[in-house]
Amino acid sequence: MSDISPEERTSKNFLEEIVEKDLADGRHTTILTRFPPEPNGYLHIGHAKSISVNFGLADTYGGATNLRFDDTNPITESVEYVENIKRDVQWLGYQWKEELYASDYFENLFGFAVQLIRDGLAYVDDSTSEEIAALKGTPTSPGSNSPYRSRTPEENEDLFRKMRAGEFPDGSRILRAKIDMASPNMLMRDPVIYRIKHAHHHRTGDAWCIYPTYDFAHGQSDAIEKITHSICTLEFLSHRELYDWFIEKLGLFPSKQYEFARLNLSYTIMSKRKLLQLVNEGVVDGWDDPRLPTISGLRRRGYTPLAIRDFCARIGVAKRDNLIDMSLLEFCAREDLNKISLRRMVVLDPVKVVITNWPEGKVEMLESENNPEDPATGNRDIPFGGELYIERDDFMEDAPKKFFRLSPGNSVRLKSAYIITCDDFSKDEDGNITEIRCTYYPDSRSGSDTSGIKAKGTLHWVSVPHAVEVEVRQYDRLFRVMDPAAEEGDFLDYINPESLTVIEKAMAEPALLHDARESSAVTGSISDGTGPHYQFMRKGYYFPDVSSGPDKLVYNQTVALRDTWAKVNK
RNA sequence: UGCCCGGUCGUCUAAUGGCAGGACAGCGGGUUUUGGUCCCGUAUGUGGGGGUUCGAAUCCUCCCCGGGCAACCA
Repeated sequence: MSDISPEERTSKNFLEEIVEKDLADGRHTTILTRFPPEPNGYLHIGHAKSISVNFGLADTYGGATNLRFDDTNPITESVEYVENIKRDVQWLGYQWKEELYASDYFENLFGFAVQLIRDGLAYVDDSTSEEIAALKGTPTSPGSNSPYRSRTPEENEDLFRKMRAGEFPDGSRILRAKIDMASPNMLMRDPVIYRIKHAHHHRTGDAWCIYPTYDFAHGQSDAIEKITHSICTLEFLSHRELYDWFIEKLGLFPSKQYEFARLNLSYTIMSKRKLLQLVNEGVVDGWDDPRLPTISGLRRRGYTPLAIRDFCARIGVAKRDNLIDMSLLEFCAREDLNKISLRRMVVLDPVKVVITNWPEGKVEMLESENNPEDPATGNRDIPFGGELYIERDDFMEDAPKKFFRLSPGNSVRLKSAYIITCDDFSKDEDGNITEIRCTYYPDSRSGSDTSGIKAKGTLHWVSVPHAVEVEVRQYDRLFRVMDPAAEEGDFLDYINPESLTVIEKAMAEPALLHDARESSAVTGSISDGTGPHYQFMRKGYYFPDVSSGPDKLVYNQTVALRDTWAKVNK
């Protein structure tokens, strides 16, 4: 499986250079990476970058990647998250070598802690968290030693075993590594490595009431698995010193940690805490709300795994902070969707056109391509008649020269049908157009046009008596500002109130209903997340929502088509 | 104002002492029965000063700017 990098990549990122050097030097003969999510939320596009980096690296150099859940904090973690994370990784198209859990190593980790205690490198501290914080110092001033720091190894081991046995309440004691309270690196100032939490764990149940911290679990888990390259994001950089310290003092396999800059995307947020807040407070519809940058949200919205992987390949991997333009993600979506989506005509904001010279009651079936980018998808039939819907903004009473759609006296091509000329129209008392009257040219039929008439514009349309009412959900950016996380105050104040617009009655060509019936007959559901992806012509790419069914068709706008007219118009 | 990391087109990302290149976004044009796709063209960048060198985005130095670090979160 080679990844979808559209431009021939001739240069390597810094991680690839490190791996190549390690392979060349004989430091490793093969590489093993890991993707280590904490099951306390859903995966987002930032995780997709991490997944792409870890699995991609292993793939490039013939190694493998473990999926390891970093489940050391039972309070916030759950099986639901585990299951959805696995689903998302698989959906993206990656296959892990082993499915593992930090909690698989709780017994090993306990042993490592005892080893440190016996070596005089860890001690039980009875201080309160406030006292510990006070003695920790600050980044600009050193800390000082805890009064419990000089306990004997015997006393420490006894107390630690009693901690495990459940003899002490939460928060009453902790186990700390004995390193250096004056270290310029705050993490080296006797970090907490075990804490008491009488909490039920989603995998180990009630077997434990003490749990290792991230720092004490992660590196050792890497070492146990013999991970060669442990890749994480920049905020863990200062943890590396500690990571190495534990591995050295415990004499374990020398896994090495490397850090890259996490993904930031414009007009959205990537913090799991904030995403959880949006979900819990009902600002959005759930973790898979199509406005969210979660993998499940993107999937529901109609993004494809290919588009997301292409995006990850294009953004690169480096160590500087970044804020990627959302338009790049949208570009990747369009690029894939253009190739695979079925073209259909849907009028989102209908206005009626009457063709005055059309034979009364006549219905003609016209053929149109399913996808001009892929002739193998064949054609479909579309009914045409004397009453049609067109898009309201495809008509202008007083049109400027550059407007090559419909206006009085002007002609347009109806896609895959006839050329029509607008003769007349009616308005209501508020000035809204209520009906447009046109004549058509019988010899201008698509594919056999002998009329010689040239129409500048082509419009999409739907026959009134055959129109299928569908619901269409249009999306805009979730936030009004480029970088919500960087703004002052509550990030909720920057939510875009118009991020979702529901069009309850859009008018669709009947093929959409036929597709839905066919697909539901096959899978039992028209939206099992595998498609079909549509292009509603001249509008955008759309994907059936999970709530869609043959009785009520609902479509999410994945991304709009590029619209150069909208730009000119501004 | 301590330690650590980082600063290349608007946004990302290459160039590893030898012509600053690519992508997205932008702009201009061509093709088109989707104002889509496709094709062609075009503008824009090495944070600043000093130094080393025949030659510096790259090495040294000072400064400036951004980020991280004081959870019993990960």
